[in-house]
Amino acid sequence: MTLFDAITTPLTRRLREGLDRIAAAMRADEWGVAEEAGLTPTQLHALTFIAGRGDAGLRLRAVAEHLGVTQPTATDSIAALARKGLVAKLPEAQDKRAVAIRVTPAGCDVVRAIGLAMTSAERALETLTPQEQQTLLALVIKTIRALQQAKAIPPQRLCVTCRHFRPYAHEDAELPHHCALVDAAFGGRHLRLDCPEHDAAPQPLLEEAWRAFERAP
Amino acid sequence: MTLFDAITTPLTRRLREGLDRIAAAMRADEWGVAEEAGLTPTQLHALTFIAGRGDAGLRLRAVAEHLGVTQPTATDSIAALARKGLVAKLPEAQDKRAVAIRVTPAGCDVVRAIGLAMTSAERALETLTPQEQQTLLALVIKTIRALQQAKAIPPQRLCVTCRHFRPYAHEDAELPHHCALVDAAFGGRHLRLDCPEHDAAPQPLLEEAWRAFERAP
DNA sequence: CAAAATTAGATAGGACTCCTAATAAAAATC
DNA sequence: GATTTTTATTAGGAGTCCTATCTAATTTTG
Repeated sequence: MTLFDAITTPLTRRLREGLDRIAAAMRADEWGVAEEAGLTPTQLHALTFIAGRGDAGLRLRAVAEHLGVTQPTATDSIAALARKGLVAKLPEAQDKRAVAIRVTPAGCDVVRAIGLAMTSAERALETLTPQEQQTLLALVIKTIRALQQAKAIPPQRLCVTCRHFRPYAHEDAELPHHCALVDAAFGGRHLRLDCPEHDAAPQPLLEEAWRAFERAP
Repeated sequence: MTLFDAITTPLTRRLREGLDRIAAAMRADEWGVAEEAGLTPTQLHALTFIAGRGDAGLRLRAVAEHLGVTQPTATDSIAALARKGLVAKLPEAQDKRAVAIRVTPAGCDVVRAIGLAMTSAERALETLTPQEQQTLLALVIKTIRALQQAKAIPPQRLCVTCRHFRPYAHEDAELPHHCALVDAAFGGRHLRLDCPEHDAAPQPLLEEAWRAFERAP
């Protein structure tokens, strides 16, 4: 126990505050990006989320959970997007209570246009070395997984929770992992946070893979 | 250039999205914490910021920049806090246009009560090993510094931009750094993001210290 | 020094966020 | 078949957050 252990706030507290500072910058960024498309940051988040999983049509509840807001708030935002013609709400055949929210062609255009924008957060992250970026990615993934396990956020489509993920299957230090779906090797810098092909691994398999991933060489 | 380099989105993009997911969890957290004090997340941020630098009294503009919002929005939030009796707006002697915003005793109580709350983000960060936490801290600091240099956020009171910071002044791998103000050694895990004693280093000195910090052993 | 430009903050107006509480309908459970 | 749960909407209200505009005080300039 050193002097500084006594006088500084806990490390996790400082980490949260630091992430908060970065988040503040990202939020300010988002106003700039969103406004070009005539949207608000919340609408932008909702729209990109819906576009990213557009195939099947999304439930309102899923959007609410992803945004981390209540259902009525999600109703508001989706209504705003629908008014602007960027998403459509179709009735679901199986469940007559539910709606299937899908992105419209106009919505797709907006998402594509926005996807190219480079935020100041990304520029800041580019100042890190490739090695540092990869390290940060691994730490972010671990944190997200912990949040997911604590049910603070809904399940994410992470490589590390996927049925097809084979951690450290190869000797190659550059590309140690393997994706059984595309049957190809990949590296830590390629790990995805939201893979369209994600297929949740069953619990026992998942835990085994996670342990293998954690005790990185 | 491997297969995965071609099919994954850029690493910085994924990093931003990952940080966004963590930020979403933190925002949801904040509603819980803030509501116990009868506040909103924005008011909570403003209040803790004001309390953290209460000595001199803050300008409205400083609050706006810290929150990453426009000045009228800050006026709104400060007015709400003033209505609740948690901050006070005093006229400034030197500049009759300006106000000095200070936290009241009641505001101090609220800040103290809130400071003890443990968010799910912090619990998630606790699942990282101490070494990982320290690594993450260093990466967060580098990112914040980059954001600061890009003027995406206002100057922060980081150890690494302080006049009293001596990076790697000691052989001890555990406590390599030195703070000339308290004249004591400290480690990477102690680096602060918002030190009350911060005194901005002049440009040339700052750059030299930063280079020394970056080429970590 | 006086006119012009800048700066600090407040105000007005409006869209949207975001909550809780209450409602309605469909689906699941017992 | 009668609850209970789930899905989504509506109503009401405080607050966020923007742009644009305004006033007053300070600083800069000619």
